[in-house]
Amino acid sequence: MSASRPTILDVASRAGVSKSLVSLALSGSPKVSAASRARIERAAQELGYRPNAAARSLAIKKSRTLGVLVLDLHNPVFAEILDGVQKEVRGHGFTTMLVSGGEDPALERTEIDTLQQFQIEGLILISHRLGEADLRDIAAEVPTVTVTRDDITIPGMDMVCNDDVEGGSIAVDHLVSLGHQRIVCLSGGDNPVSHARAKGYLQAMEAHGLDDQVHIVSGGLTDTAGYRAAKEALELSPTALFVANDFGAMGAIAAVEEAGLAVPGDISIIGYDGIRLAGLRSVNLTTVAQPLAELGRLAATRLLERLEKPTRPTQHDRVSSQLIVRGTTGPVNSSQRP
Amino acid sequence: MSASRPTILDVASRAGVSKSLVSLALSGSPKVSAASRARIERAAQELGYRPNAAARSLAIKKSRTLGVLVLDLHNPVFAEILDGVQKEVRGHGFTTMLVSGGEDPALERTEIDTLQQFQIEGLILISHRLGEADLRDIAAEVPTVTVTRDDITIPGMDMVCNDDVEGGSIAVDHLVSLGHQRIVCLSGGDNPVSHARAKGYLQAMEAHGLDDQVHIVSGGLTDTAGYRAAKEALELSPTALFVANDFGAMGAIAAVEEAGLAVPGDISIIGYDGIRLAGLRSVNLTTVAQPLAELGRLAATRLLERLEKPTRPTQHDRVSSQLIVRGTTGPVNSSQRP
DNA sequence: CCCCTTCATTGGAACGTTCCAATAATTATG
DNA sequence: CATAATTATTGGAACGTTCCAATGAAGGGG
Repeated sequence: MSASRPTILDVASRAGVSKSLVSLALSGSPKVSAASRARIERAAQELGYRPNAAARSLAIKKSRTLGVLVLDLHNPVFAEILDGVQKEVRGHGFTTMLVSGGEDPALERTEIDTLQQFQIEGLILISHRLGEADLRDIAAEVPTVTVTRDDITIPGMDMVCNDDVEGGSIAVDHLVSLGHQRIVCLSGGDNPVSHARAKGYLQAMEAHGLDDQVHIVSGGLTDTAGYRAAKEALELSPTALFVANDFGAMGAIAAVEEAGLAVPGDISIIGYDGIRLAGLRSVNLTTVAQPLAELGRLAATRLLERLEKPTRPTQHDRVSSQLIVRGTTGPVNSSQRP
Repeated sequence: MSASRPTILDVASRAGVSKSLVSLALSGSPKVSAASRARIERAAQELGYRPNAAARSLAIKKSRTLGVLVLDLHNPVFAEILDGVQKEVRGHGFTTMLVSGGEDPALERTEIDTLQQFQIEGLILISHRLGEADLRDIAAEVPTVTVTRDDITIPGMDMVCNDDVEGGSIAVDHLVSLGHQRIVCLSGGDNPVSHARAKGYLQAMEAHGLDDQVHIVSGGLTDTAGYRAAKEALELSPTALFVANDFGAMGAIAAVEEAGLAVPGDISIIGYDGIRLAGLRSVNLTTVAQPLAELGRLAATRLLERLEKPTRPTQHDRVSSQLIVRGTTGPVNSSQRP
């Protein structure tokens, strides 16, 4: 709370050198004599000098800052992807600015606008609700990579995604291997990710010759939505439920138990996402886990690559999910065998 | 990805006016003629002009940016506090920069350093692991308010806290009202918050004349820690457990059920924090809920106040928690009555 | 001992804003 | 109608940094 922060000039006069030399020394240039360097560093230290990022950014015409937008900070999926991003970016000399749009497209747009005012050099969208027009505008102004959505393709915009179709199939394969046939899919509602997972379900059911058992109940991504959808699904007396996200699966478990049925004794439940939460002892959910941190890491890598080489062709990565068997799936109850 | 972003000068020449007038017009000054304003706005629009925050910050010697540090983005407690902060800050013309230190003091320090390079005007620490020395340095440089920790008092640094001692007592009162006496406290380990909650437990136990029943088992803040601590606590054959945080309580539930005991039939469990998760149908945890968003809102308010009036006396808010009764607590099992 | 190279250091311009004092244009006042 | 008062507009300085071209100080070779 001193009168005013010390500037490079204050450091210079205290060390008895010019501002230019201070700038050189502080950026680690080899052409500064050891003696000067020592004096400068001591002066900076004593004054508590901290470079002004705004001035720097203005002078070099670069911000050394990456913007990151997450759909919703409450959803642990995004926190885990973010971890991967941060780990990768750190050490490349970039700072990240994180904003959240709270699932509101308009807010997302203004938050990105704010990021742009800070002259971000690149942008990572960890899931978003933006339309094609907005996306196109944004990508035209700043190198962008999207994580978790791949329905809108824009030239120059890289995408890093989980293979949700494959993941949906993995879930079904697991249930079928346990003897299940009456498998109902509780979809996460009307969004590209949920659609892809439902598609994987469909494909696998057909591949197993279970076309006649296909039932998709549309829900949402919250636990309440999962709860409601499960109630509805119970009418179909399934032996297993594939819920398109872990949160929803937790709601579904509650609905099943409330109906007096045991998980997995009477009904097996498998989720999707692989959030840490699902591994908690009291939850212990079998799930199709996305490699969340890896998704984030890869997105950061792609962005950094593009900053290096702006002309490299648009890249589209698709990583596989992995089945994690825990306590909510088990062999079909023999009395239920059709 | 155009050659270079348009500046205020580009807008000026396109509108046929001086840069100064553009600046005036864009900041909404009343002394610009309607005609000029219209031309300027149109030009800015057409060029896709976006002000450069760095240049602005440099010129006005203010960043209009607030820094926010959260302990850990994975912990929903912090996401919920953050919501409150964002809501309050938005509309006051400030931008927030969010960083996370991942529970590592050294990383926290460097992240705050980064924030300072951006010339943040104020700082909100949503829980942290910093020592008194660091805290003192930081608070001396930038107006700071801490949320969730009140063990270190520094002049000029405002604090917004939950009354953890009171909260601990609320938990015990609830259990006692259900007839419980053998109540074990699973503490969240060696941190100021957990200590305060344990203290509240102690005080309430004494107030109810249950001094001889006091047992505190030290654990941690994760579900695994809660699980282990609960295992240990079961040796004491309690009728109820007060777990110092919701995550831990979820682990404790698993341990109890694994031991073949029913919650709340045999053992009641109450948590602390009030994370949304605890309200999920499949968890349904009785808990002492902190008003998380309110905590965040209040912190932002205090910071904004201090920016207005830097000399106002240091403020120390302490807000009350509220009992939320759900499904994990119930009357003591009559066969267990001592 | 002088000139050339190398190394260390420096002043000044530039970056894109805001703000102030000064000017130009317009309107009101006597 | 001249002048004062008001309104609209402008150029220039400043903010704190980086970078470049230029300068100064040494050291080495002939």
